[in-house]
Amino acid sequence: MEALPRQTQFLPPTIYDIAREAKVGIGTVSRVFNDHPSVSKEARERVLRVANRLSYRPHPYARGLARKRTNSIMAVIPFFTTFFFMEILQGVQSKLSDLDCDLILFGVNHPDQVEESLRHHAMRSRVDGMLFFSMRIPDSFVAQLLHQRTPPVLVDAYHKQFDSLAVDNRQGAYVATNHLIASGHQRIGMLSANLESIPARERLRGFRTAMEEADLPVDPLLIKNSASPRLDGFTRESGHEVMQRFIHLGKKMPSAIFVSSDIQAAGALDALGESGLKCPQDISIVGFDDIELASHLGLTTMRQPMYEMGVLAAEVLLARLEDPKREPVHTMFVPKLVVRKTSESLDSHRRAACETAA
Amino acid sequence: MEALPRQTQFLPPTIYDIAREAKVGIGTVSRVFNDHPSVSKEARERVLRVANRLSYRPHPYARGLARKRTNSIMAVIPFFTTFFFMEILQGVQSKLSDLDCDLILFGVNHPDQVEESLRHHAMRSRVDGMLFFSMRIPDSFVAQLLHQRTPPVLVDAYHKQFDSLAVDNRQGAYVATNHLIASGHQRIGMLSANLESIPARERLRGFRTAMEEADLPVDPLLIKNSASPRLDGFTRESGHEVMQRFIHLGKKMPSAIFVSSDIQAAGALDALGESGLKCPQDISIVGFDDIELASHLGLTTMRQPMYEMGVLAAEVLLARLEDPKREPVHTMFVPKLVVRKTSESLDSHRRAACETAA
DNA sequence: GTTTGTCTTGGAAGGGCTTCCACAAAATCA
DNA sequence: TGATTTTGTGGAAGCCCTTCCAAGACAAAC
Repeated sequence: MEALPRQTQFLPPTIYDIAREAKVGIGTVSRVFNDHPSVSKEARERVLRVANRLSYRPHPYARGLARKRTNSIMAVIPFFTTFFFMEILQGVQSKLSDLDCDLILFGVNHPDQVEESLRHHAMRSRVDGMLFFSMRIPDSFVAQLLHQRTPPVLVDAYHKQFDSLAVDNRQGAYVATNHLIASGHQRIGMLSANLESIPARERLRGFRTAMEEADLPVDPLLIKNSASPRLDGFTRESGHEVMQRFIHLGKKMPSAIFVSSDIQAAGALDALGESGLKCPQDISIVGFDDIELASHLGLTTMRQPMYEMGVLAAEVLLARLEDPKREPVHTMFVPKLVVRKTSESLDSHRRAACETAA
Repeated sequence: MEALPRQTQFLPPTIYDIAREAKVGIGTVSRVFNDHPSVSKEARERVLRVANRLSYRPHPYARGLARKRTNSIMAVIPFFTTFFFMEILQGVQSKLSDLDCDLILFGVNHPDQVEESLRHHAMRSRVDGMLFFSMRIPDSFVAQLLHQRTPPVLVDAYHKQFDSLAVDNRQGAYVATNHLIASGHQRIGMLSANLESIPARERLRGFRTAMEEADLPVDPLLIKNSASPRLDGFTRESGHEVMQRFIHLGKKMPSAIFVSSDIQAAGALDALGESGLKCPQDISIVGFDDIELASHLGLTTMRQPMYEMGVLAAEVLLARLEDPKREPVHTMFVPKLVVRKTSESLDSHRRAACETAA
């Protein structure tokens, strides 16, 4: 009979509706939607036609339940920062969406919330895998993460037991410094963040290596770092403050400075402006990160391949899901030099003056 | 007997495991986890104790399937922009997470993908509701959106049939312009984006109203707009180009300009710098949006309450889910003036000069 | 003509939860 | 005390899929 409407409210068709209309069994419908080979051409077409007419789509949750996977992954991201993550996320999402996989966003403002996210989502196959951004994984979670079937991938962080992606800070700093050397600078300083931070230390090491390889002196006076605990000194204020200390050097000021991050470089440029100094006329600056602001400031910097990192992060995670017991994979990206005006080559008389000073 | 381990691989406990261990029925366990009133204190405690010991958590997908709702909402967001959305998302996520609801991110780079997102997710209760960011809903989708049980909320956009949140562009422009007037400016110009864009038009209207109310002349020469189709002229390049046209006015240049967006204002400042003009000494600038760059540039601007918008967006969506047939709710936020150095008050002699010029 | 395969096919049995309904026990009332 | 309500409880049915197994259809091989 089926005379009554199924419901006042519209209800999406189920696999049974399709099977009935197409005069096949539910198994066949399911096979069609899972690209299973053994379905006859006629059956497949009939099913597809009906499914299309009723605009049927498999219910993702029912699927997840039956298949024991969810086709979605979670990104745990510290919200306080912006461009860097946004761009990585873009890469992640683009890859995931190719693979018909959902991206669940979990923003944390406080490390404690990481635990919450784990408990909340991962424990119970709400997601298949997780991406942790710029987050140090507390030891207490390591065991938990290893136990559950929801593998993590660390982005911009490292732990030897988990897949990770990061940028080669040392190499980046090396390239940045060499750029200044190649531009003819000899008295080169470094404005560093808090050396508690591993990236800060690595960048300093890269700087040192480049200087040593070029047989340039590494004057301790020309290496200044922030002691600020806030964001490990990766702030505009700290850049401003440290640059003022460089400015106090007066004539002993370096002719170029490698700054350990763009945001600090922004503060440094502020300080220069306040002192009436011009960049690059009076001093060259190279930053690190290539945040959005960098292009607006015309700041030469080391660009992290964020989008690509996002894509790869998704790929690594999916590969891990395929083969849960393979060895952790650690990938290093090498940042690329982006030359802008804060490091424009010195004109000859300036260079001469510079050499005299050195 | 139950001597064999359930599985080599660890399997999360189910409601049946809890029921068995706690010596109650599955119904009771379910009731405990859904805060159903009629459960005795003893039963509740017993269940909770066992659940805790086995670290049981209800399976979200099974729940979704049985309850016919997913406890997750999807945000469709144009990825090309950054700070604005990031901050709104933060508000959304904070609210959702209070309510134990997931945020699924769907980034689109092209309007066509909106359709994909609809087809893909919404049709089949993968999500309960959707948030569309800064996106004009094509008419062809309206019917579809109205039909399905997955209501949309428009953020930074408007359609009379759907809930929406937006910023009052006209009022914001009005406030911005009044700020310049109150600072003593009389020859005030406006640098506008492409007037095809509704926000651009609204901002122009707000400007006009403020000028008229202050009995200041609205000199057509001092209203210049971009004709660029790209992003409706809301670009740095367009700001640069239009500002050059202002600069060509020479002495007839206004003493202050309200620019219809921060990004254009950034371009405008570039142009000023290239011409050797200083801001605010030579001219005051007020932007609109308060993008991250604004604070770096010291740009006075109108700040959109992004985080708050995000929170409200989530609230509106959840309210709509509660009551699907209530009338659409449209909320207007009024942006707040953020005074920075590009509009610092003129010192007296400068103001005098200005009045002479007018 | 019988036997062995190879394709297809239908549908039962899950997957883990919520929601009912029926019923027992305890509390209230007459 | 018995009759009625209230409270708490167990578990079947259902949510919509996937996956498997048994079996039918047909072709090729004996």
